[in-house]
Amino acid sequence: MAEYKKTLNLPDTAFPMRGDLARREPMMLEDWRKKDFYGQVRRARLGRPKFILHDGPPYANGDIHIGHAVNKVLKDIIVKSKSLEGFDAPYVPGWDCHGLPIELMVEKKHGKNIPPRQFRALCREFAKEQIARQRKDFVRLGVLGDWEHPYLTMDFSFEANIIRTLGAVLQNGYLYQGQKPVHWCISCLSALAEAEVEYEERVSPAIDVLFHAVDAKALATAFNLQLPLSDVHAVIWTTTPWTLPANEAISVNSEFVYDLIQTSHGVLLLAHELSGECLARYGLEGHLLAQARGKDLEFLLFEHPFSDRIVPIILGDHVTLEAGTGLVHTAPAHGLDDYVVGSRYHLPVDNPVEADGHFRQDEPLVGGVDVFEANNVIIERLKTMGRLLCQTQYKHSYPHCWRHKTPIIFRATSQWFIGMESGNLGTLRDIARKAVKATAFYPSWGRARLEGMIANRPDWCISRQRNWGVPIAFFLHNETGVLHPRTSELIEDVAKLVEKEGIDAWFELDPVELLKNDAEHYHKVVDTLDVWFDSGVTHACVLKTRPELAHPANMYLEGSDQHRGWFQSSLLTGCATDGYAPYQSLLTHGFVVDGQGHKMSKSRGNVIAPQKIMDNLGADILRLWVASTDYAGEMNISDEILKHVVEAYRRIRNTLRFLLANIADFDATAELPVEELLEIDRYALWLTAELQKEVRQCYDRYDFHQIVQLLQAFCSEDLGGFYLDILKDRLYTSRIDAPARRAAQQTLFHIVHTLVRLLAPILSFTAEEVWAQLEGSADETIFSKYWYVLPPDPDPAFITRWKKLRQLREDVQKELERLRAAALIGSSLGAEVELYVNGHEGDFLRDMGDELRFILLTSSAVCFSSGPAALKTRIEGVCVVVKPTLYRKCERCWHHRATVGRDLSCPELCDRCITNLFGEGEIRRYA
RNA sequence: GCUCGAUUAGCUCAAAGGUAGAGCAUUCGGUUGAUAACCGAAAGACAGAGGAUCGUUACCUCUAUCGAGUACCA
Repeated sequence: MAEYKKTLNLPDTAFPMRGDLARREPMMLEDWRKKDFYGQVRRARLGRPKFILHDGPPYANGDIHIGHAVNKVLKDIIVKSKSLEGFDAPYVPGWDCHGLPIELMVEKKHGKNIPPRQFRALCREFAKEQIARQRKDFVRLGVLGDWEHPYLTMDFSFEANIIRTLGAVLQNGYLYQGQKPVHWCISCLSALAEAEVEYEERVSPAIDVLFHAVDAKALATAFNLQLPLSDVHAVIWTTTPWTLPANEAISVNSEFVYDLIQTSHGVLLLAHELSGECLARYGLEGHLLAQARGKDLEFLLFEHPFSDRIVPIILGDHVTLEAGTGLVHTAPAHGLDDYVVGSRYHLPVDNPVEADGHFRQDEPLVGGVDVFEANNVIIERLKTMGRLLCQTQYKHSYPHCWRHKTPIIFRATSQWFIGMESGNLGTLRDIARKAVKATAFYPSWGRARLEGMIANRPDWCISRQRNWGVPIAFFLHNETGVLHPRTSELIEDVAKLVEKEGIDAWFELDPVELLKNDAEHYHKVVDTLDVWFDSGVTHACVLKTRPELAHPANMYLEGSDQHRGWFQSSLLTGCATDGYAPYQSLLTHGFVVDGQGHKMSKSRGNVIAPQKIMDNLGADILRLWVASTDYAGEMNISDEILKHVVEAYRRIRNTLRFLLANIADFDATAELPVEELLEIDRYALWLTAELQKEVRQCYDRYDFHQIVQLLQAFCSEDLGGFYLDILKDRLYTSRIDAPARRAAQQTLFHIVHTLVRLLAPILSFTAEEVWAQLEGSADETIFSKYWYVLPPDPDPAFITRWKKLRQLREDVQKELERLRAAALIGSSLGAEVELYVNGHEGDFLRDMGDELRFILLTSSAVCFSSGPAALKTRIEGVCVVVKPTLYRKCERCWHHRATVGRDLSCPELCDRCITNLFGEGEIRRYA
């Protein structure tokens, strides 16, 4: 009995069922590296149209987390799909190397008080180590790129080009030095850019403070009162008592109505709209004495509550009725609004707070005290002076340093800014707005987000008071502070030096070297650049300098946080140097959260490390998860989700294995023309072509999770549940060289070649593994190939017919299941099918004759023109009856046939098997 | 605070103004010639309330939950 199994053409392949990815992927990577797969693709695409996805540099600190993995995998999927599409899509990864976080790490490791030069050397060393670690993990993900030649923002040439680009920004009139309040971190001891600020809830002391009116007469006039009042106080409300020492004015809104209200605490000046609320807060009764418009109060004078200073009322639109008293304490050194309104009135911008957040020693009352400590000191003083009307706790969101997580302050210092409202090419804001309009966004809401940010953002403070950064390499006049007249030449001189020796060249430079006799009148700027400037000019330092790349890039792709970060810094520097954005499209992805949608955090214990996924399940599983998740929103990951991904992977892998195993003996050199294929083969190819069409469209739209769905459905429904299921009989039982079998193999060959390409950008390891099987060697990467070209589609009527056949198959399967439940049959081959065909809808069924049984996977399927009442099928006029077979089972093909036993020399076989074994072999047309 | 967005089976995702689909997971069954595989079947969902509509999960409003963005929050 069992010997007939040996006469079958059973599948055979070295392609293992289980991927064993975690163990084998690293070996494959090593092989790819040796064979220079990246270089192969470059050579294969030489001269093709370019698609440049420009890599945003991750910060060179810490091991990569799942967010990095998502980012790099998405980039890799795009680069690879573009490559298969025929583009030359080089991928040059990069790293962001300067900046405070690395300084902090080095300080932690080596202590403070290291000489600057040595300190910078240590920073460079540290960054190098971090890059090596991160690179290893990125490579492990299967990301194809020029990992041997990444760009580093600390490369000497890069540093030099940063300085040159800064020069271009200056040249175009977008750079200025100014004394104005900026976000200041007292832990960093440095100014911060918008991108380095994050808002967190904080409880601050909120106080209502009295400012005594100085000139009762003027006040009376303003309020149109006959008699001057005594004991009048303007009431301001603030949540930052420590800014009171720098108070220079009280702002009111010119349009609001202000009340004078008699209370037991004297006469209070409050905005009418807020007065009731305020009195309630103070627990006071009052009656209205007079009213005036804000604009009538301008220049009225009041006493500072504890300093020896008289301050005016000024008008400002920033005064609102949302909170407080409608009178706003104004300290130009500690708030941007205050600064703006203050400069209109030429108020001084005296900042009494030092870099470390302590008041200057000579400041009365709070000299040497930390600002947040000073709150209490000031409140006590106000109390003793009777100027504190009310004190509460106020919970609000407050800016914090994104590195230190500590509250930051506004502090006026001399800094360098990129101005939004100036410039030789037009205002930067306008140019940037136009650039955003010209950019494509995936998903589309990115546009509104970036637009909004550009419309509202303040000037960009690009100077930092740090060591590990690219210098703002300017010479300023000692007395006037004006830039050296030959600045643009000098910048080039400096850049040349930096190109040779790195940024140290500037810090160690003796001005005489470049300025000669001028040197005694000029000094070097020692501020460094915001690291966001570094990464923001990669378009100038990378895209424009590497011959294989191009400018502008086709795409920048980063997490959605980079609207505020890299997308914006690149946009602004691009606009300030070239007048347009360095990218044509932006793609953003969301953050990774756990199964419940919670943020990942060590304290919650829900962190999933990419390294762990790769070590346990393999990079292809991680890649498949990335691809199958909609990146537009948050991306959920958990062990359960990964388990499902593994299942999905198995399905795809096994399908590939089955395809490979059945074409093991197929000679592909002479392609069989479509006409020699059977009908079902052509239908299967049509399904494959449809799949390819849809998948390519999805790649084109960057809609990857759809692709995974499509591939999975194809493997399960079209192949596993239909075509392959039916095909087994033909592949196994035909003569090994039968035309019908070769037709099947030719079809499988087409399918596997299509499929392996379609999934290669996602399941790169698996695809290369399949590719090596197909090619017989692993010397060439699949990514040097193009999408597979399939034979032309059959006509629509043909397709319709086969769709109906599939429905019929489903209907019959339901009926089979009924017999099975009644224990009348086991396998479907234990059943016979009778079809009753009325009308013409089912004519084609008659034509198929005996081959119908192969489609239905039953031992026989016969058409009759009329017969007993039977179950309707979804084909008009076609009914079906399924019954158990009465015949013996052929031991070879398992069909139950009347012919089994007729040939006495082979009593266990049917006629079909006999001819397939010893005769001409059967002929098939349909299935 | 303000502005957006989301909410479809256990999970990941679809679709459509008129019987809501798929894959995986689950249960049951078949098969033992893809076998740590394969095939079939079953069961399973429109967050809640109100409204417009002949009718909707789909449009509108509100509520809930989640998320994101943003702020000159004095």
